[in-house]
Amino acid sequence: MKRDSRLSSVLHALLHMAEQKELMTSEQLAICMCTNPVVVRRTMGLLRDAGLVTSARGPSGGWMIAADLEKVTLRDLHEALGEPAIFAIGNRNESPGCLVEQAVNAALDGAFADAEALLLDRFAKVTLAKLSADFNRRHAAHRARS
Amino acid sequence: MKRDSRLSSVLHALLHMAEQKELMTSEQLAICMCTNPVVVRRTMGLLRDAGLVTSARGPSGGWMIAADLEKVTLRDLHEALGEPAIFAIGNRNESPGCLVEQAVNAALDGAFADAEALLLDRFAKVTLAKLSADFNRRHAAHRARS
DNA sequence: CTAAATCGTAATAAACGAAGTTACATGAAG
DNA sequence: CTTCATGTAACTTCGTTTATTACGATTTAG
Repeated sequence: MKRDSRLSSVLHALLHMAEQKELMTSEQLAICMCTNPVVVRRTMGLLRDAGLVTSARGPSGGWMIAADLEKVTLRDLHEALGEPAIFAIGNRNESPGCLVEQAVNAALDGAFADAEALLLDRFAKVTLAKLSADFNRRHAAHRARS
Repeated sequence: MKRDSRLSSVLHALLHMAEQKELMTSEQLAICMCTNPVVVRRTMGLLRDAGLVTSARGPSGGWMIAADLEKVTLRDLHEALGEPAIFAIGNRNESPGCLVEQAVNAALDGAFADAEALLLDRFAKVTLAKLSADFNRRHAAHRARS
C-alpha cells in the first residue's frame, strides 16, 4: 500500500524554511522535497489556506512561514492537509445490514478509534519549534564529529 | 486512499464458517465476502499457511476452521495476512542523510510506533469466540425485535 | 509599459498497487 | 473415469496518487 508522505514532506520543507528565514520558491522547495513545483504549490497551498504560510507572486516571490513555530503542531499540519486517512486497513462495510458484519465492524472500529486518538494526541504535542531544536541538536553533533 | 479490507473480510468469512460448522466452498465464501473464488483462495490460503483453517479438494471439499475460536485473535489474523501496513501515512525516507529528515522521521516514527502497539494490543484481546458471541447477541436481539 | 519571474490551477498523462479474471493443473470422491 | 473443488500462474482491469504540461494572473525591476 502506497503511503501518503505529504506530512513528512511539508515538515521537511517547513524546517528548511525555518532555518533560512527567507522566501523560498516552489522550485527550491521542490528540490528539497524530491518532487516538482506544481505539487509543491498544491500542497503548500493547503497550508496557506490554514494560515500557516504565506505566498507571494512575481519576482522575489515565494513561500514563507506565517505562524509561530512554538504554536504549530503536527496535528495542525495534519488538519491543514485535509486530515487524510490514517489507516491503511479498514472495514469492508458493504453489507451494513449483515449482523456478522456489524459485529466485526464494532470490534475493529473501537480499536482503530483508540489508536487514532493516541496518534493525534501525540501529534498535538510536537511543535515545529521542538523539531527545529531537535534538528539543531543533530546539526551541532554532526559538526562536532567532523 | 484505498484501504486493505482483508482482515474485515476474513473475519466475516470465519464467523459465517463458525456458525454453520460445515465445509464451505470458495464459491460460497466469495458470495458472502462480495468477491470471487480465486481471491478467496488467495486470502484463505494465507490463513491455512498459518494453521487457522484447512482446505480439502475434490467433491465435498472446501474450507473449515481448524483452530480454537477461543484462542484465535485479530492479531493472529493480521499476522497470518502478512502483517500488512497499518498506516496510510508515512515517512518519505528518501534522503536518509539529511539531518532535517532525520529529525522529522524520529518524531513521526515514535508516534506511529506507539499507535501501532496500541492497536495490535487491542487486536490481541479480541478472539473469534468473542466476536461470535457478539454476533449471536445481535442475532437474538434482532429476532426478538421482529 | 514591458519583460521576466513567480504563483494559481485546470487538464492530462503516467505510475503504481490491489483486485478481478482467465486458464489450466492437481487431487479427491464416488 | 468423471466430476467437483482447490492451487496457482499469468494477465487484465480499476482506482488512486503523483507528475507533467500548459496557460493565466500577478508582481517587481528597469
